[in-house]
Amino acid sequence: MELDFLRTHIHQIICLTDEEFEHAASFFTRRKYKKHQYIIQAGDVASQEHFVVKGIVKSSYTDHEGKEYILQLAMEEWWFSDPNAFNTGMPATLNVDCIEDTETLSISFDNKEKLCASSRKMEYFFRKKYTTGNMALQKRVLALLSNNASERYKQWLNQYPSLHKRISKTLIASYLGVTRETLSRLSL
Amino acid sequence: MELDFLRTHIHQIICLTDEEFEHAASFFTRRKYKKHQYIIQAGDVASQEHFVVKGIVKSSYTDHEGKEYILQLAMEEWWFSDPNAFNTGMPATLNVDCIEDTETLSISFDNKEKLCASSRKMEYFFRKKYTTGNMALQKRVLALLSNNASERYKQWLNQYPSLHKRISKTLIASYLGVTRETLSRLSL
DNA sequence: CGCGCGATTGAGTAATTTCAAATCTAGTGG
DNA sequence: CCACTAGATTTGAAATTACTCAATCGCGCG
Repeated sequence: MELDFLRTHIHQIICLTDEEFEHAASFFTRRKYKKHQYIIQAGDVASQEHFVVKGIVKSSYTDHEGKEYILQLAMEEWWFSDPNAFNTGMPATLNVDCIEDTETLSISFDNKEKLCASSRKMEYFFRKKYTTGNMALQKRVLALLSNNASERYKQWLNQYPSLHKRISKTLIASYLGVTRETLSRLSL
Repeated sequence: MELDFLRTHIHQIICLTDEEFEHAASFFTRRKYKKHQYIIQAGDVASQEHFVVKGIVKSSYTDHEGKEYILQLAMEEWWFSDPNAFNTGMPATLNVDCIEDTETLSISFDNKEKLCASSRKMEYFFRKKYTTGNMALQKRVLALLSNNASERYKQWLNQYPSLHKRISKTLIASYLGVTRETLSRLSL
Protein backbone atom coordinates (compact mmCIF):
# COMPACT_ATOMS: atom_id res chain seq x y z
CA MET A 1 0.00 0.00 0.00
CA GLU A 2 1.13 3.58 -0.53
CA LEU A 3 1.54 4.25 3.15
CA ASP A 4 3.90 1.31 3.52
CA PHE A 5 6.12 2.93 0.95
CA LEU A 6 6.20 6.15 2.98
CA ARG A 7 6.83 4.17 6.12
CA THR A 8 9.82 2.38 4.63
CA HIS A 9 11.12 5.72 3.45
CA ILE A 10 10.81 7.31 6.88
CA HIS A 11 12.35 4.29 8.55
CA GLN A 12 15.57 4.84 6.68
CA ILE A 13 16.08 7.76 9.02
CA ILE A 14 14.03 7.21 12.15
CA CYS A 15 12.22 4.40 13.89
CA LEU A 16 8.51 4.93 14.48
CA THR A 17 6.06 2.74 16.37
CA ASP A 18 2.84 1.75 14.65
CA GLU A 19 0.93 4.42 16.52
CA GLU A 20 3.52 7.05 15.76
CA PHE A 21 3.43 6.23 12.08
CA GLU A 22 -0.33 6.22 11.97
CA HIS A 23 -0.35 9.58 13.67
CA ALA A 24 2.08 10.92 11.09
CA ALA A 25 0.24 9.32 8.19
CA SER A 26 -2.99 10.97 9.24
CA PHE A 27 -1.58 14.32 8.19
CA PHE A 28 -1.05 13.20 4.61
CA THR A 29 -3.59 12.89 1.84
CA ARG A 30 -3.30 10.50 -1.04
CA ARG A 31 -3.51 11.97 -4.52
CA LYS A 32 -3.53 10.69 -8.06
CA TYR A 33 -2.56 12.60 -11.16
CA LYS A 34 -2.50 11.68 -14.82
CA LYS A 35 0.38 12.09 -17.23
CA HIS A 36 0.68 15.76 -18.31
CA GLN A 37 -1.54 16.92 -15.46
CA TYR A 38 -0.35 19.91 -13.47
CA ILE A 39 0.16 19.49 -9.74
CA ILE A 40 1.38 23.04 -9.19
CA GLN A 41 0.90 25.95 -11.55
CA ALA A 42 2.80 29.22 -11.47
CA GLY A 43 0.66 31.92 -9.92
CA ASP A 44 -1.39 29.60 -7.75
CA VAL A 45 -0.82 28.98 -4.09
CA ALA A 46 1.20 25.82 -3.51
CA SER A 47 0.53 24.91 0.07
CA GLN A 48 1.36 21.23 -0.28
CA GLU A 49 4.58 19.29 -0.14
CA HIS A 50 4.43 15.99 -2.03
CA PHE A 51 6.05 12.61 -1.60
CA VAL A 52 6.11 10.55 -4.80
CA VAL A 53 4.71 7.07 -4.31
CA LYS A 54 4.62 6.25 -8.00
CA GLY A 55 5.46 8.09 -11.19
CA ILE A 56 7.66 11.01 -12.16
CA VAL A 57 7.06 14.73 -12.06
CA LYS A 58 9.06 17.62 -13.37
CA SER A 59 9.41 20.89 -11.54
CA SER A 60 10.36 23.75 -13.82
CA TYR A 61 10.51 27.47 -14.32
CA THR A 62 9.39 29.08 -17.55
CA ASP A 63 10.96 32.44 -18.34
CA HIS A 64 9.43 35.40 -20.16
CA GLU A 65 10.59 33.99 -23.52
CA GLY A 66 8.87 30.70 -22.85
CA LYS A 67 12.06 28.76 -22.25
CA GLU A 68 11.73 26.06 -19.65
CA TYR A 69 14.38 25.22 -17.04
CA ILE A 70 13.97 22.07 -15.02
CA LEU A 71 14.75 22.31 -11.34
CA GLN A 72 13.84 18.82 -10.35
CA LEU A 73 12.88 15.48 -11.83
CA ALA A 74 11.27 13.66 -8.95
CA MET A 75 10.54 9.95 -9.06
CA GLU A 76 9.48 7.43 -6.44
CA GLU A 77 10.64 8.29 -2.93
CA TRP A 78 11.43 11.90 -3.77
CA TRP A 79 9.81 14.94 -2.22
CA PHE A 80 8.86 17.99 -4.23
CA SER A 81 7.07 21.30 -3.95
CA ASP A 82 7.67 24.87 -4.93
CA PRO A 83 9.82 25.46 -1.84
CA ASN A 84 9.53 29.19 -1.95
CA ALA A 85 5.78 29.15 -2.35
CA PHE A 86 5.32 26.37 0.16
CA ASN A 87 7.34 28.01 2.91
CA THR A 88 6.32 31.62 2.41
CA GLY A 89 2.73 31.34 1.22
CA MET A 90 3.56 33.43 -1.84
CA PRO A 91 2.16 32.40 -5.25
CA ALA A 92 4.08 29.64 -6.97
CA THR A 93 6.70 30.60 -9.55
CA LEU A 94 7.29 27.03 -10.63
CA ASN A 95 5.18 24.58 -12.57
CA VAL A 96 5.07 20.95 -11.59
CA ASP A 97 3.50 18.46 -13.95
CA CYS A 98 3.50 14.73 -14.42
CA ILE A 99 5.75 12.91 -16.85
CA GLU A 100 3.97 9.68 -16.00
CA ASP A 101 0.76 8.90 -14.15
CA THR A 102 1.70 9.81 -10.61
CA GLU A 103 0.53 9.06 -7.09
CA THR A 104 1.61 11.16 -4.16
CA LEU A 105 1.20 11.46 -0.44
CA SER A 106 0.84 15.15 0.21
CA ILE A 107 0.96 17.31 3.29
CA SER A 108 -0.01 20.92 3.74
CA PHE A 109 2.34 23.45 5.31
CA ASP A 110 0.08 23.77 8.34
CA ASN A 111 -0.17 20.03 8.79
CA LYS A 112 3.57 19.65 8.42
CA GLU A 113 4.12 22.17 11.17
CA LYS A 114 1.52 20.48 13.36
CA LEU A 115 3.08 17.12 12.72
CA CYS A 116 6.55 18.41 13.60
CA ALA A 117 5.20 20.07 16.71
CA SER A 118 3.50 16.89 17.82
CA SER A 119 6.23 14.47 16.88
CA ARG A 120 9.81 14.95 17.87
CA LYS A 121 10.93 12.17 15.60
CA MET A 122 9.21 13.61 12.57
CA GLU A 123 10.77 17.00 13.14
CA TYR A 124 14.11 15.24 13.27
CA PHE A 125 13.20 13.37 10.09
CA PHE A 126 12.41 16.55 8.18
CA ARG A 127 15.54 18.27 9.46
CA LYS A 128 17.64 15.40 8.17
CA LYS A 129 15.75 15.36 4.86
CA TYR A 130 16.63 18.98 4.35
CA THR A 131 20.29 18.41 5.11
CA THR A 132 20.49 15.79 2.38
CA GLY A 133 18.54 18.05 0.08
CA ASN A 134 21.08 20.77 0.71
CA MET A 135 23.93 18.45 -0.07
CA ALA A 136 22.33 17.45 -3.37
CA LEU A 137 21.62 21.03 -4.36
CA GLN A 138 25.15 22.09 -3.56
CA LYS A 139 26.48 19.25 -5.66
CA ARG A 140 24.37 20.48 -8.54
CA VAL A 141 25.59 24.06 -8.15
CA LEU A 142 29.15 22.80 -8.22
CA ALA A 143 28.46 20.76 -11.34
CA LEU A 144 26.95 23.78 -13.09
CA LEU A 145 29.93 25.91 -12.11
CA SER A 146 32.73 23.53 -12.91
CA ASN A 147 31.59 21.01 -15.53
CA ASN A 148 30.90 21.46 -19.22
CA ALA A 149 27.86 19.96 -20.91
CA SER A 150 29.45 16.58 -21.55
CA GLU A 151 30.70 16.15 -17.99
CA ARG A 152 27.36 17.18 -16.54
CA TYR A 153 25.59 14.64 -18.71
CA LYS A 154 27.99 11.88 -17.72
CA GLN A 155 27.61 12.76 -14.06
CA TRP A 156 23.84 12.79 -14.39
CA LEU A 157 23.75 9.37 -16.05
CA ASN A 158 25.94 8.06 -13.25
CA GLN A 159 23.88 9.60 -10.51
CA TYR A 160 20.43 8.67 -11.79
CA PRO A 161 20.88 5.54 -13.90
CA SER A 162 17.27 4.48 -13.42
CA LEU A 163 15.81 7.79 -14.55
CA HIS A 164 17.22 8.07 -18.04
CA LYS A 165 15.13 5.21 -19.36
CA ARG A 166 11.97 6.98 -18.32
CA ILE A 167 12.71 10.50 -19.46
CA SER A 168 13.17 12.10 -22.87
CA LYS A 169 16.53 13.59 -23.73
CA THR A 170 14.88 16.93 -24.26
CA LEU A 171 13.96 17.04 -20.58
CA ILE A 172 17.38 15.86 -19.48
CA ALA A 173 18.92 18.64 -21.55
CA SER A 174 16.70 21.18 -19.89
CA TYR A 175 17.68 19.83 -16.48
CA LEU A 176 21.37 20.05 -17.34
CA GLY A 177 21.09 23.57 -18.68
CA VAL A 178 21.87 22.86 -22.34
CA THR A 179 19.78 22.71 -25.50
CA ARG A 180 18.57 19.35 -26.74
CA GLU A 181 20.68 19.83 -29.88
CA THR A 182 23.83 20.24 -27.83
CA LEU A 183 23.02 17.19 -25.73
CA SER A 184 22.46 15.20 -28.89
CA ARG A 185 25.90 16.15 -30.18
CA LEU A 186 27.84 15.15 -27.08
CA SER A 187 30.35 12.38 -27.66
CA LEU A 188 30.57 11.39 -23.95
CA MET B 1 29.39 40.47 22.61
CA GLU B 2 29.58 37.66 20.05
CA LEU B 3 26.91 35.62 21.75
CA ASP B 4 24.46 38.51 21.62
CA PHE B 5 24.87 38.48 17.88
CA LEU B 6 24.00 34.80 17.75
CA ARG B 7 21.10 35.37 20.08
CA THR B 8 19.66 38.09 17.90
CA HIS B 9 20.07 35.82 14.92
CA ILE B 10 18.26 32.93 16.56
CA HIS B 11 15.52 35.22 17.80
CA GLN B 12 14.55 36.05 14.26
CA ILE B 13 13.11 32.57 14.13
CA ILE B 14 12.38 31.40 17.66
CA CYS B 15 12.03 32.89 21.11
CA LEU B 16 14.39 31.53 23.77
CA THR B 17 14.49 32.28 27.47
CA ASP B 18 17.81 33.32 29.00
CA GLU B 19 18.39 29.83 30.31
CA GLU B 20 17.50 28.23 27.03
CA PHE B 21 19.88 30.47 25.17
CA GLU B 22 22.67 29.87 27.62
CA HIS B 23 22.13 26.19 27.30
CA ALA B 24 22.34 26.45 23.52
CA ALA B 25 25.34 28.76 23.63
CA SER B 26 27.24 26.31 25.79
CA PHE B 27 27.52 23.99 22.78
CA PHE B 28 29.36 26.57 20.70
CA THR B 29 33.00 27.57 20.83
CA ARG B 30 34.30 30.93 19.85
CA ARG B 31 37.05 31.03 17.24
CA LYS B 32 39.22 33.64 15.62
CA TYR B 33 40.93 33.38 12.26
CA LYS B 34 43.18 35.72 10.36
CA LYS B 35 42.81 36.83 6.78
CA HIS B 36 43.94 34.07 4.39
CA GLN B 37 43.82 31.47 7.14
CA TYR B 38 42.15 28.17 6.33
CA ILE B 39 39.20 27.08 8.44
CA ILE B 40 38.56 23.89 6.49
CA GLN B 41 40.99 22.18 4.16
CA ALA B 42 40.11 19.55 1.57
CA GLY B 43 41.08 16.15 2.84
CA ASP B 44 40.71 16.95 6.51
CA VAL B 45 37.73 16.10 8.64
CA ALA B 46 35.34 19.03 8.95
CA SER B 47 33.28 18.25 11.98
CA GLN B 48 32.29 21.82 12.75
CA GLU B 49 29.54 24.05 11.48
CA HIS B 50 30.35 27.74 11.77
CA PHE B 51 28.31 30.88 12.35
CA VAL B 52 30.04 34.05 11.20
CA VAL B 53 30.13 36.72 13.87
CA LYS B 54 32.52 38.99 12.02
CA GLY B 55 34.38 38.79 8.73
CA ILE B 56 33.94 36.95 5.45
CA VAL B 57 34.95 33.48 4.37
CA LYS B 58 34.88 31.80 1.02
CA SER B 59 33.97 28.17 0.56
CA SER B 60 35.30 26.73 -2.67
CA TYR B 61 36.16 23.64 -4.64
CA THR B 62 39.42 23.34 -6.54
CA ASP B 63 39.40 20.94 -9.48
CA HIS B 64 42.24 18.82 -10.82
CA GLU B 65 43.40 21.67 -13.06
CA GLY B 66 43.64 24.01 -10.11
CA LYS B 67 40.60 26.05 -11.08
CA GLU B 68 38.63 27.32 -8.14
CA TYR B 69 34.82 27.45 -7.96
CA ILE B 70 33.21 29.35 -5.12
CA LEU B 71 30.22 27.74 -3.50
CA GLN B 72 29.60 30.30 -0.82
CA LEU B 73 30.74 33.72 0.28
CA ALA B 74 29.65 33.89 3.91
CA MET B 75 29.62 37.12 5.85
CA GLU B 76 28.19 38.10 9.21
CA GLU B 77 25.14 36.08 10.25
CA TRP B 78 25.75 33.33 7.69
CA TRP B 79 26.41 29.70 8.48
CA PHE B 80 28.97 27.64 6.63
CA SER B 81 30.64 24.25 6.62
CA ASP B 82 31.47 21.56 4.13
CA PRO B 83 27.94 20.15 4.35
CA ASN B 84 28.87 16.80 2.93
CA ALA B 85 31.85 16.35 5.21
CA PHE B 86 30.00 17.73 8.22
CA ASN B 87 27.00 15.47 7.87
CA THR B 88 28.68 12.28 6.75
CA GLY B 89 32.03 12.42 8.55
CA MET B 90 33.85 11.95 5.24
CA PRO B 91 36.94 14.03 4.50
CA ALA B 92 36.25 17.55 3.30
CA THR B 93 36.25 18.20 -0.44
CA LEU B 94 35.93 21.95 -0.01
CA ASN B 95 38.34 24.57 1.21
CA VAL B 96 37.14 27.39 3.40
CA ASP B 97 39.44 30.32 4.04
CA CYS B 98 39.10 33.85 5.32
CA ILE B 99 38.80 36.86 3.06
CA GLU B 100 38.95 39.09 6.12
CA ASP B 101 39.90 38.47 9.74
CA THR B 102 37.00 36.38 10.91
CA GLU B 103 35.34 35.38 14.16
CA THR B 104 32.96 32.47 14.36
CA LEU B 105 30.82 30.59 16.80
CA SER B 106 31.29 26.96 15.91
CA ILE B 107 29.50 23.78 16.83
CA SER B 108 30.52 20.19 16.26
CA PHE B 109 28.21 17.69 14.60
CA ASP B 110 27.85 15.76 17.85
CA ASN B 111 27.10 18.87 19.84
CA LYS B 112 24.59 20.00 17.27
CA GLU B 113 22.76 16.70 17.54
CA LYS B 114 22.87 16.87 21.32
CA LEU B 115 21.59 20.41 21.27
CA CYS B 116 18.74 19.49 18.95
CA ALA B 117 17.91 16.47 21.08
CA SER B 118 17.84 18.57 24.21
CA SER B 119 16.07 21.61 22.80
CA ARG B 120 12.94 21.40 20.81
CA LYS B 121 13.16 25.00 19.83
CA MET B 122 16.68 24.66 18.53
CA GLU B 123 15.77 21.68 16.42
CA TYR B 124 12.96 23.77 14.97
CA PHE B 125 15.43 26.59 14.41
CA PHE B 126 17.83 24.42 12.44
CA ARG B 127 15.02 22.89 10.41
CA LYS B 128 13.88 26.34 9.41
CA LYS B 129 17.43 27.43 8.66
CA TYR B 130 17.78 24.55 6.25
CA THR B 131 14.52 25.38 4.49
CA THR B 132 15.75 28.89 3.77
CA GLY B 133 19.10 27.47 2.73
CA ASN B 134 17.32 25.22 0.29
CA MET B 135 15.38 28.11 -1.16
CA ALA B 136 18.57 30.08 -1.68
CA LEU B 137 20.37 27.18 -3.31
CA GLN B 138 17.47 26.52 -5.62
CA LYS B 139 17.42 30.16 -6.61
CA ARG B 140 21.08 29.88 -7.48
CA VAL B 141 20.57 26.74 -9.55
CA LEU B 142 17.84 28.51 -11.46
CA ALA B 143 20.07 31.52 -12.06
CA LEU B 144 22.84 29.29 -13.37
CA LEU B 145 20.41 27.49 -15.66
CA SER B 146 18.54 30.44 -17.04
CA ASN B 147 20.65 33.59 -16.85
CA ASN B 148 23.70 34.62 -18.81
CA ALA B 149 26.77 36.13 -17.18
CA SER B 150 25.48 39.68 -17.23
CA GLU B 151 22.13 38.80 -15.71
CA ARG B 152 23.73 36.69 -13.02
CA TYR B 153 26.03 39.55 -12.08
CA LYS B 154 23.16 42.03 -11.94
CA GLN B 155 21.13 39.65 -9.80
CA TRP B 156 24.07 39.10 -7.48
CA LEU B 157 24.67 42.82 -7.03
CA ASN B 158 21.01 43.22 -6.22
CA GLN B 159 20.91 40.34 -3.81
CA TYR B 160 24.11 41.11 -1.90
CA PRO B 161 24.66 44.86 -2.20
CA SER B 162 26.77 44.99 0.95
CA LEU B 163 29.14 42.24 -0.15
CA HIS B 164 30.51 43.69 -3.34
CA LYS B 165 32.43 46.41 -1.58
CA ARG B 166 34.31 43.83 0.46
CA ILE B 167 35.12 41.28 -2.23
CA SER B 168 37.35 41.33 -5.29
CA LYS B 169 35.77 40.93 -8.68
CA THR B 170 37.89 37.88 -9.29
CA LEU B 171 36.09 36.13 -6.46
CA ILE B 172 32.68 37.32 -7.60
CA ALA B 173 33.44 35.96 -11.06
CA SER B 174 34.36 32.62 -9.59
CA TYR B 175 31.12 32.60 -7.59
CA LEU B 176 29.08 33.40 -10.67
CA GLY B 177 30.76 30.77 -12.79
CA VAL B 178 32.52 33.04 -15.28
CA THR B 179 36.14 34.10 -15.78
CA ARG B 180 37.28 37.38 -14.31
CA GLU B 181 37.94 38.63 -17.86
CA THR B 182 34.34 38.01 -18.86
CA LEU B 183 33.03 39.71 -15.74
CA SER B 184 35.22 42.68 -16.48
CA ARG B 185 33.76 43.00 -19.97
CA LEU B 186 30.12 42.98 -18.93
CA SER B 187 28.26 46.15 -19.77
CA LEU B 188 25.43 45.54 -17.27
C1' DC C 1 0.56 4.20 -45.27
C1' DG C 2 1.26 8.37 -43.14
C1' DC C 3 1.10 11.31 -39.11
C1' DG C 4 3.47 13.10 -35.02
C1' DC C 5 7.01 13.41 -31.91
C1' DG C 6 11.51 12.94 -30.36
C1' DA C 7 16.22 12.76 -31.82
C1' DT C 8 19.79 14.00 -34.92
C1' DT C 9 22.48 16.70 -38.25
C1' DG C 10 24.13 20.96 -40.64
C1' DA C 11 25.57 25.67 -41.01
C1' DG C 12 26.03 30.09 -39.31
C1' DT C 13 26.07 33.00 -35.09
C1' DA C 14 26.68 34.48 -30.37
C1' DA C 15 28.73 34.03 -25.88
C1' DT C 16 32.49 32.81 -23.27
C1' DT C 17 37.20 31.23 -22.60
C1' DT C 18 42.06 31.40 -23.18
C1' DC C 19 46.40 33.43 -23.30
C1' DA C 20 48.92 37.55 -23.43
C1' DA C 21 49.78 42.21 -22.56
C1' DA C 22 48.70 46.68 -20.71
C1' DT C 23 46.78 49.47 -17.02
C1' DC C 24 45.44 50.74 -12.61
C1' DT C 25 45.77 50.94 -7.50
C1' DA C 26 46.90 50.50 -2.73
C1' DG C 27 50.45 49.95 0.35
C1' DT C 28 55.64 50.20 1.49
C1' DG C 29 60.06 51.98 2.12
C1' DG C 30 63.18 55.67 1.11
C1' DC D 1 56.06 63.22 -0.85
C1' DC D 2 57.58 60.08 -4.39
C1' DA D 3 59.10 55.80 -6.51
C1' DC D 4 58.24 51.02 -6.56
C1' DT D 5 56.08 46.64 -6.37
C1' DA D 6 52.43 43.13 -5.98
C1' DG D 7 47.96 42.31 -6.88
C1' DA D 8 43.76 43.34 -9.17
C1' DT D 9 41.49 44.87 -13.26
C1' DT D 10 41.04 45.79 -17.92
C1' DT D 11 41.78 45.18 -22.89
C1' DG D 12 42.90 42.64 -27.21
C1' DA D 13 42.67 38.84 -30.43
C1' DA D 14 42.08 34.09 -31.45
C1' DA D 15 39.97 29.74 -30.23
C1' DT D 16 36.33 27.09 -28.30
C1' DT D 17 31.87 25.96 -26.71
C1' DA D 18 27.17 26.22 -26.99
C1' DC D 19 23.07 28.26 -29.23
C1' DT D 20 19.79 29.13 -33.01
C1' DC D 21 17.21 28.03 -36.81
C1' DA D 22 16.21 24.84 -40.28
C1' DA D 23 16.01 20.44 -42.26
C1' DT D 24 16.15 15.50 -41.93
C1' DC D 25 15.79 11.05 -39.78
C1' DG D 26 13.58 7.19 -37.09
C1' DC D 27 10.01 4.99 -35.12
C1' DG D 28 5.65 3.73 -32.90
C1' DC D 29 0.83 3.90 -33.57
C1' DG D 30 -3.73 4.63 -35.53
